[in-house]
Amino acid sequence: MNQNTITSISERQTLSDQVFHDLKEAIIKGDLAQGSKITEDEIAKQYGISRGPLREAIRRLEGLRLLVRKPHAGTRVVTLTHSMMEEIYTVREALEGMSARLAATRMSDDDIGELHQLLKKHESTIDQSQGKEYFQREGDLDFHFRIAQASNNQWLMDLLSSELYQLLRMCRHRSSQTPERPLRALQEHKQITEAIAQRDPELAELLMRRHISGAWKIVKDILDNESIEKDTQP
Amino acid sequence: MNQNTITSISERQTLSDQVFHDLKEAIIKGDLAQGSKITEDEIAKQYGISRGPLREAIRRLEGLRLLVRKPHAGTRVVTLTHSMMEEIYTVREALEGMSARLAATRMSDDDIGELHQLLKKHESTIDQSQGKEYFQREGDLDFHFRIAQASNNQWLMDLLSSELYQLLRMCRHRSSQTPERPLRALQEHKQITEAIAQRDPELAELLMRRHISGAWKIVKDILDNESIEKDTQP
DNA sequence: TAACTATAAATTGTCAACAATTAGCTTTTA
DNA sequence: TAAAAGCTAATTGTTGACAATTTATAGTTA
Repeated sequence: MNQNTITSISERQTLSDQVFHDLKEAIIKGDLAQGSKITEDEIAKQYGISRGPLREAIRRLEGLRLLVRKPHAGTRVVTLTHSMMEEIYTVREALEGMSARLAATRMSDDDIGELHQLLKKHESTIDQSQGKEYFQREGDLDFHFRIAQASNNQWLMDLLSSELYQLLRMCRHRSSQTPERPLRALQEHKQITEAIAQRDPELAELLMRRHISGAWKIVKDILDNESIEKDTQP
Repeated sequence: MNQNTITSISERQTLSDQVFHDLKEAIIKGDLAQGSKITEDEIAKQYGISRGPLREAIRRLEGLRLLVRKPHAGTRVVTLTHSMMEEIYTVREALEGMSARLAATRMSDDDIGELHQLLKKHESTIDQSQGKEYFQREGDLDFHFRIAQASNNQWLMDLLSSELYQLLRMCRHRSSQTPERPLRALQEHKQITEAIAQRDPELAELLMRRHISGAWKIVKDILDNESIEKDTQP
């Protein structure tokens, strides 16, 4: 977690920008645990900067809902509760549904071609790395990111990629823990891509929404089981 | 809705919070013109504070997309372009559609009763104050705000009330400029309320989305006409 | 022992001075 | 005249010290 990890390229426009990006990654990767306190002095020393720029970064992360601040009391890393995850998936369903709808009209033929190629790559990845959940997760987000881009709506893209997706990445519980899931997801991705290729906005939106609400049901089950384990084990 | 009501009393938790709320109102009300530059020294003196807390407030407003910053160059009030408004209405359609869908299931009977009362009040307001667009606008937002609340989804509420609605309030162009519009809108509000009262999520979402995309078409026409006037007149 | 108060320590909030960068202006040169 | 280079002024970025508030601790009392 030292400042010398992969932080490196951190566009060094300003210290505030740097520490903003670095902290963001640290939170998403879990280097800063959920619910843990952000002690300004401590973090500032860690990054070798003063508290001024750090506080500005904190305020921006607060805006992204990655940090929660209580005036005078302190700032903590957000805790992803069960109900919060449900809320996020609900918002995501609405936004990505719209995203897919727009993509069906606006995505270029070339980009649709690339989408097909991406799916092929995913297919072979699933065959090989049965257990490597990480790549599957990133691949999944990659697919969704491209559709968000194709919506050609800056707001949609921003909300999804710089807010919701980050929070999803924070949630370590992979929906791919069940071995059938990746294949199922791939099938659904194919269907969505097909609807876009056929320029059918209604269908694209319908399938995307079904895809996401389905994903939530899986995640929800996993979370439920975990909380039961936690209640009975310790 | 706490932070958006009577900001005047600026909850004086911290200076940063105060100036955040005050600046937000100033931007929304147009006291700070769109595209105008935020000179830190100037604003700081104006509020009688130092630049530290001000800069924190600026970063938060940046997160709300009310300010746009260029490193080392300065910060400006966002300019609501035609295409940006279209993007906002698109996002709004997705989020409010979902909001209405959830409200149909989750809104309490009491709250539905209050919603009916609100509509009655609007009806009488329309009869009386034919021209007073301001109240009609606020009444419209009030209706939408209540449905967002009924969704019982903190994320939806936040995104809508503390981001999108603020930007809509910045857009001075009232869709009620055409005299038929307020009545039409009221009718649509009644239909949506009815769908919620009948606990019909599908219909509630459908009607809400239609309502918002219809509103955008009106606004769009107004904006188009204005830009034509601007091109030919000066 | 439990609860309450008061004090001390730790942490956040604020400030004013200083450093770094950019934008605009003047001057120089082809 | 036009373009380029260098300088000046204005603005943003950063810092460390100081003030205000909260939390933890210890001591007192019922």
